[in-house]
Amino acid sequence: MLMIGDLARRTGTKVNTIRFYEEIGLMPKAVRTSGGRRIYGEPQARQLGFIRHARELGFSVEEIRSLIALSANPDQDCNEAGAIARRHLASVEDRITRLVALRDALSAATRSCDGGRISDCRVMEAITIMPA
Amino acid sequence: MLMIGDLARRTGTKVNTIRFYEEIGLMPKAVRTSGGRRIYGEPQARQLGFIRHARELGFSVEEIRSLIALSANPDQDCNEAGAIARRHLASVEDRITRLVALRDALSAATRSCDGGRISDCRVMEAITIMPA
DNA sequence: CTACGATCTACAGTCACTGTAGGAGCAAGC
DNA sequence: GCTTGCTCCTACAGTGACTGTAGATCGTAG
Repeated sequence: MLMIGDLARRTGTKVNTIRFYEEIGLMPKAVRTSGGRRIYGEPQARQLGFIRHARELGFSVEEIRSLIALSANPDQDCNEAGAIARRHLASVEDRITRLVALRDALSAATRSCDGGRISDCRVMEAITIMPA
Repeated sequence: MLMIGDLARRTGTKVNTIRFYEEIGLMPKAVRTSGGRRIYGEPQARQLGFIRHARELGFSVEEIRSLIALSANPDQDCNEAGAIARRHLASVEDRITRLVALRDALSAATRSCDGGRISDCRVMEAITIMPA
């Protein structure tokens, strides 16, 4: 169905990254053509899509691995998935708080810069006074 | 004033990381005691605090380097600082959007998990349907 | 003076990729 | 049939931003 390059384009992943995911076991070993080339289908495309989303959103490879394992036998403990989600929820909320503060500081800083006087430039200060 | 360990505790940085910042030139070469130990004062503590904030908020070392250089001669081009800020503003806003969506999905997932039926667990789906 | 913790240098290891070298598969055009 | 040119292959080195470890030295409290 899909060559590795097609899959890469479809999911916005580098070819090397897909091979890397196979190597570390995040993606299953791909079926090969007689010529030795990896071929993929829809299930693999969906799994890779999931991995990319999760990575972009700050999940570590180990967390993704456990989520995939969990979904492989969904009759198993739901609490484990819930625990993973809860652990992330707190840190996601913290990141949102700090990013909103940064956004406000950055937009204020760019506004004062646009206005023009050099002495009005508060970019450094805006960033420096960010909450921890 | 401050030994490297004190500075580390005050800024929530690892001792090795402070030495690393000195090595790559993010922090100035520290003044040493006769015994060869690094000593720091308030300006260094503030600079390290700035670096940590900026790192946590997703600025790369190179960007931080340019911001520090900028603040060293603040009579210089304000537009450059503004450009750095603006470049970040867009990506910060994008990250906020996606994280808010993730937060909602995660909290929905944990709620349905708490409720208890295993078949109700939607953690994988919640994450998978995240917007790119 | 000795024991102990903090610091020193130097370097190897980690995580999650990313890039490169050198070779092979394969469809299209001559 | 042969060449051109693209995609793919393996294998491995490099990146960014740290983090950890080994072995030596400093400095102070008991």
